Amino acid sequence: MADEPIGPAPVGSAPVGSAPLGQPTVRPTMKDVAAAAGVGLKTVSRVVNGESGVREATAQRVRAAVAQLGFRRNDSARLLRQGRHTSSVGLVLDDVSDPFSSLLHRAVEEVARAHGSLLFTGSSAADPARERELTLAFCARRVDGLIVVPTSAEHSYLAQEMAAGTAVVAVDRPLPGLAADAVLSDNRGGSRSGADHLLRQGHRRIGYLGDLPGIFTAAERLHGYRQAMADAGCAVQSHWVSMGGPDPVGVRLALDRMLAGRHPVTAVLCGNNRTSVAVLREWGTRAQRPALVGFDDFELADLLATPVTVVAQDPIRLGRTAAQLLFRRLAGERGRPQLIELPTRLIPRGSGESAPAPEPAR
Amino acid sequence: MADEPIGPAPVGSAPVGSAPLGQPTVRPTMKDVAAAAGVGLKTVSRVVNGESGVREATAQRVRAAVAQLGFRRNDSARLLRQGRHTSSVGLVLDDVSDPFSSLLHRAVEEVARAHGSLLFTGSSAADPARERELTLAFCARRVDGLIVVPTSAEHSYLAQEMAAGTAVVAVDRPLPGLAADAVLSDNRGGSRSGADHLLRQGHRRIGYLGDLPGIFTAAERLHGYRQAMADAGCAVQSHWVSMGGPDPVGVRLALDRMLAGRHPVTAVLCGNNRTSVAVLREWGTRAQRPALVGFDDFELADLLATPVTVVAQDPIRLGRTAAQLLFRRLAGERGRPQLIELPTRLIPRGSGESAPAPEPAR
DNA sequence: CGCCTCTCTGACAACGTTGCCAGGAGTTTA
DNA sequence: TAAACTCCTGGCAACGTTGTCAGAGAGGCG
Repeated sequence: MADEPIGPAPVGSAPVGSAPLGQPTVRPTMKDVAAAAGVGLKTVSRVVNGESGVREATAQRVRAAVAQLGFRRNDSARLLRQGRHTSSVGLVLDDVSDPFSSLLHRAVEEVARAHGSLLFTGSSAADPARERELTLAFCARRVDGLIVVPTSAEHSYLAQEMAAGTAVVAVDRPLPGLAADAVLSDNRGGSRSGADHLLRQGHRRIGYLGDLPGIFTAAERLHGYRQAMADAGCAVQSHWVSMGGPDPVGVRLALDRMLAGRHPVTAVLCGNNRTSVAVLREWGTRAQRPALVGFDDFELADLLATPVTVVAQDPIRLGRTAAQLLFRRLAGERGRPQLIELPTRLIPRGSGESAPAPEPAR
Repeated sequence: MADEPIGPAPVGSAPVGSAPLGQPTVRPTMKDVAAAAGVGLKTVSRVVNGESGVREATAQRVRAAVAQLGFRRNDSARLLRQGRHTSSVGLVLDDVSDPFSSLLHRAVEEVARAHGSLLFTGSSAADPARERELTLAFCARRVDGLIVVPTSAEHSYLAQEMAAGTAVVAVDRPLPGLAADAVLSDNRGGSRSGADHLLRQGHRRIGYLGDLPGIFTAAERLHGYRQAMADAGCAVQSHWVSMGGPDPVGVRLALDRMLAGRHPVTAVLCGNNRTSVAVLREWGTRAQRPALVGFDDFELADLLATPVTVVAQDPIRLGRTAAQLLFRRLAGERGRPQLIELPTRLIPRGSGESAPAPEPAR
C-alpha cells in the first residue's frame, strides 16, 4: 500500500511523458471534452454532431477543446446507441488481389462511398469455412448488408443472418435456396458466343478448358459450349473437355490429349482468363497452336504476341449493379429477390480468327 | 391474434409477418437468449465466450437457445465494453483495383488474419481529402493500427491519431515528419539499376518517363536515373525527361519530343508500369522503337510481342513486411520508428537488351 | 408583475456487452 | 456441527454515445 507500483503507470491519469511509442494515452471521450470546455456532456455531443441549439460562443469553446484533446467520436459507441443502421456493408470476394475481384471491389467501394457507407472487404480464398468466418465477422460488426461472391458450399448459415435483417446480394454466382438478390454474367450465352465464333471460322473440333465443375460459372460456361456444339451438329468427344482449372500442368496434359491422335482439336475455348494464359504459355512451347477464345478479358490481352480474342465480362458493372441493388434494399425496397444477368461481349483480337488448318493427308 | 402466421417463425418477440424482406426483426441479444434458456445474462455471456465454470447441462440449454434464435454476439458492444483492443486494422491504398495495391492488400490481409484481426480497406484515389476521410473513419471505428500508402499531402492529422495510441505504418511512401515506421522499395537503387542496364547495352541517350514529381516514388526514381546517367558521364537533356504520369496522350507527346531531332533517345526508362504499357502501345504505331525498361513488374510482361524488361518490386513482400511491423508494434514493441527498404530486382526479358541503332549518316 | 415563449443547457437512461463481486448449493475438513 | 472451500450462477456497473426530457434564464406581452 505504501510502495509505488512498478511497471507502466496507470492509463487515464497517466503522468505526462508516459507515452513511450505506440499505445500510450487513452483516447479522450466526450466527457473529457466536456470537462475541458466546462460544459455538459450533451452539449459536446450536440456540437460534435453539428446539431443546432448551441450558442456560438459555447460551440467555439467545445470545438477548441475537441481540437486540443484530439477527440474523435467513437463510432462503435454511437452505432451501438443508435441501434439499427451502422452505415457499413461487407464484401466477400474470392481473392482481393484477383483482377476480376479487385475491379468488382472498387466498383462496390464507389457505390458504398456515395451512400456514406463504410465497406469491409475480405478474401474467402474459395474456402467455405473462411467465407463463413468472414461473413460472420462482418455480421458481428453488424453490417447493414452483405455482397458475396459465394463459394461452392452450402450457405444455409446466411439464412439466419438474412432473417435477422441483413440484406444479402450474391454476385458472380447465385445463392441457391436463399431468397437473395443475385447479379450474374450471362455465362452460358457468353460461352456459347465464344464457341459460335470459332464455329464460324470453320472450326469443328473445338476443345474446352474449364474450371472445376463444382464452380457455378464453370458449369454454366461448359453448358454454353456444349449447346453451341450441339446446335452446330458437332459431337463433343470426351477428351476435348477438361475441367481441371488453370493449373499449368493440368492444362499442359489436357492440351496433350486434345492435340493428339488423328483428330486433334483445331481450337480451344477457355473457361477463364487464367486458363487462357496457361494455354498462351503452352503456345510458346508447341508447334501446334490451336485457335483460342478466352472467357473473361484481361489486361494487355491486346498487346500479346498474338492478341487474344475474349468473351468479356464487366466486373465493374457487376459490382456496381450488386451494390446499387443492395442499397436499394437497404433503402427499404421490398419485393421478390431479383436475378440480374449482365451481357457479355465478344472482342475479336486475332487468336480466334484463324481458320482451321486443312486436314493432314493420311 | 387468432390467425396462424404464415411463413417462418418470428425471431425475437417481433410480431409475425412484420418482415417483408430485408430489414425486419431485431437481432436477438444476450438478454433474449438468457430469457429463452431460463438463465442469467452473465451465464449466456460465459457460454458464448467459451469461458469455463458453467455446468455442461446449462451450457447446452444456452447453446440451444443461441441456435434457435440465431443469436450473434454484437462485437461493437463487446469492443466498447472491453476498451482498448478492437482486433482490427485499417489499410488505406491508392486504389484497391490497382494490381500493385491489390497484391499488397492481399498480403496484409493474410497477416491480419493470422493475427486474428479484421482488416478495413479503402481507396484514397490519390486524393488527400479522401485519404483523410477514410483514415478518420477507421479511427472512429477505433482500429488498433493503420497501414497507409500516403498521398502526397500533409499528414499532420495523423499525429493526433498516433498520439492517441493508433499505431501507423507507412508503406511504399514515407510519412515525413511523423514518427511512423515505413516500408519502402529501393526506388533510387532500382531505377538506377534499370538505367545502368540500358547503359551497359550501349545506350547513351536514354529518356525517362516518370510520374508526377510530387509523388515520392516518382521523385526517387527520377533521382536514381539521374545518378546513373551522371555516373556514366551522360548529360541528360531536358526534353529527355517527362514527368507527366501514365496518361497516353502525355506519353505520346513526350515520346514525340524524345524521338525528334538529330539526337533522339535510343532507349527509355519508365517510372511505373502504366507508363510502360502506354509506351508499348505507342510502339505499335511507330517505326522508331526505343529500347524499354520499366519500373514495376506486371502480369504477362513476359508474353508480350516483345517481352518487357522490368525492375520488379515485390508488393506482396511490402505488404507483408508492413503488416508484420504493425503487429509487432501492437504487441508492444517499442523503439524508434524503423525504415525498411526492400530490394528491387532487374528482370531482363528482351525489350531492354537491344543495342542502340548506329548513328544515322548525316 | 405575472405569465408565456423561446433559447440554451445538462441530467439521465439506454444501446449490448463484459469485469467484478457476491451468493447459494454442495462437499470436505476441523 | 461449524467453518472453509469449491463450483456454479446472477446482479450490477461501466464502456462512450445519443434521445428524451426538464430546467434555467432571457425576453415579450398584457
